Amino acid sequence: MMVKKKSSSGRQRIPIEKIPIKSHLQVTFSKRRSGLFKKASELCTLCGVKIAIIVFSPADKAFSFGHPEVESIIDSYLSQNNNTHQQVVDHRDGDGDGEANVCNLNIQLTQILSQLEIEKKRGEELERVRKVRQRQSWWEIPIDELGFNELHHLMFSLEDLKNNVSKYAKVMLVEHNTTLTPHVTRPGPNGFGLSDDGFHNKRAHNICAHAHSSTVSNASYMSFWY
Amino acid sequence: MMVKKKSSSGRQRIPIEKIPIKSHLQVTFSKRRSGLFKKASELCTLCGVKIAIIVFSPADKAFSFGHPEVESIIDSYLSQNNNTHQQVVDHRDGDGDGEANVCNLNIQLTQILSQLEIEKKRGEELERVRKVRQRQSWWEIPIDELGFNELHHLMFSLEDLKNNVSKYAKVMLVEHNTTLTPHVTRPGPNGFGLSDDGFHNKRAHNICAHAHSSTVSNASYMSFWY
DNA sequence: AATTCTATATTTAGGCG
DNA sequence: ACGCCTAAATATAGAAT
Repeated sequence: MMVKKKSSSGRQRIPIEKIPIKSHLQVTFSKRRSGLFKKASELCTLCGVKIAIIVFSPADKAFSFGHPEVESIIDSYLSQNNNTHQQVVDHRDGDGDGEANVCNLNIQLTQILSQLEIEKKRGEELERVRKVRQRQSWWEIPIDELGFNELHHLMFSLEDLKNNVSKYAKVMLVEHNTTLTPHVTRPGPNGFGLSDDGFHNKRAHNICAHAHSSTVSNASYMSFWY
Repeated sequence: MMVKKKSSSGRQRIPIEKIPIKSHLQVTFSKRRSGLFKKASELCTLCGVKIAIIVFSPADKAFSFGHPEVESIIDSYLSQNNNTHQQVVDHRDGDGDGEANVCNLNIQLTQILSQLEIEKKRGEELERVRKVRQRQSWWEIPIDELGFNELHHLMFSLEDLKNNVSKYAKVMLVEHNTTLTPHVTRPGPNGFGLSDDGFHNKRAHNICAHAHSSTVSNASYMSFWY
């Protein structure tokens, strides 16, 4: 029986929590940021609506997407904000203006409820975790009851496992040494060394073209501030 | 043999151009807007970055997503944009514009949200524990009654184990590497644990799961202005 | 207008160059 | 970091509630 090794384990599920490994975080940030902008761009086109997005990178660089353009949308947003809630800007305590505070509280409440919605969905993760824990019991299945093919698979997988572990061990070792190096060349403006210089490359001003590819025909704007 | 009629033709591909049918457009807008916000939320959490999104609906209502808060992000953005003089806007106090209060309210909100989150998780956990326990677990079936599919699941599980070990190795590196990381997420109580393989033959769909572990306290805000 | 369900279309984690 | 690749995880069109 031919056991074909998968060329890729495929997309892995990752927990939605801060990514601990810096390099991974950087890659994920990059990929997902463009994914987010793409989704925004599609929404703009499909529904003919205005959207502005501002994202500050881990290194605190500002990336933005805007259709038609960020600033005009910000203006609209701020003015609508002020028009609808005439006194939203004034939240000072003890000014005796109960109206403004009530209004503000309502806004906050709306925000909380929306957030709650998201958290509720996240809560579904718990069920998965539980199932995972239960599934640990497969270890208890007696090895000697497995057939030849099954044992073969297990062996193969374990071999793979072993290789992967040692492979990671090596990579980790390298990364370890590198990371611990106190003074890296080019500390960068913020003195963060490594993490920072990754962002400073020649692509600073031509990303707009890159990011739009073929999906956006209207005028959307993306810009990166350094 | 029951030939089950497809209850749905499934997701159809649609051209990325303005949707002509108004009702469709409205539904799509609604779905995709929430999808966009969800993506943004994940990006915030995964990479610990700040994001603000403003969307004007077809009816010109403003929907916004902000982590930590739309206006502060807009301020940051605008100040970087216009910033030729290192002019840093101080939102704290003394200018009488009420920003300080917004800030404080948000801090309080953040705390409330954290509590809500914890409570919510706790509550849902309990309900799910009950639900999950009613289910018969496949691994309790005697090994000799397992068919190919079940054994296939074993393989998947093993692979998951492998991945978990790899992950564990990485986490260990981080732990070893950083004295600033006192609490490291470990795969599970018994060691590595197994990931959910999705149990493919059953309801693997609609598990819109978002892992979000213990620590949190990041507050994102969404608001809808009418 | 928002949600649910099902069957597909997309996105993206991880590995590499 | 960017681009490409694969396979698995998600998102979502269409229909119905």
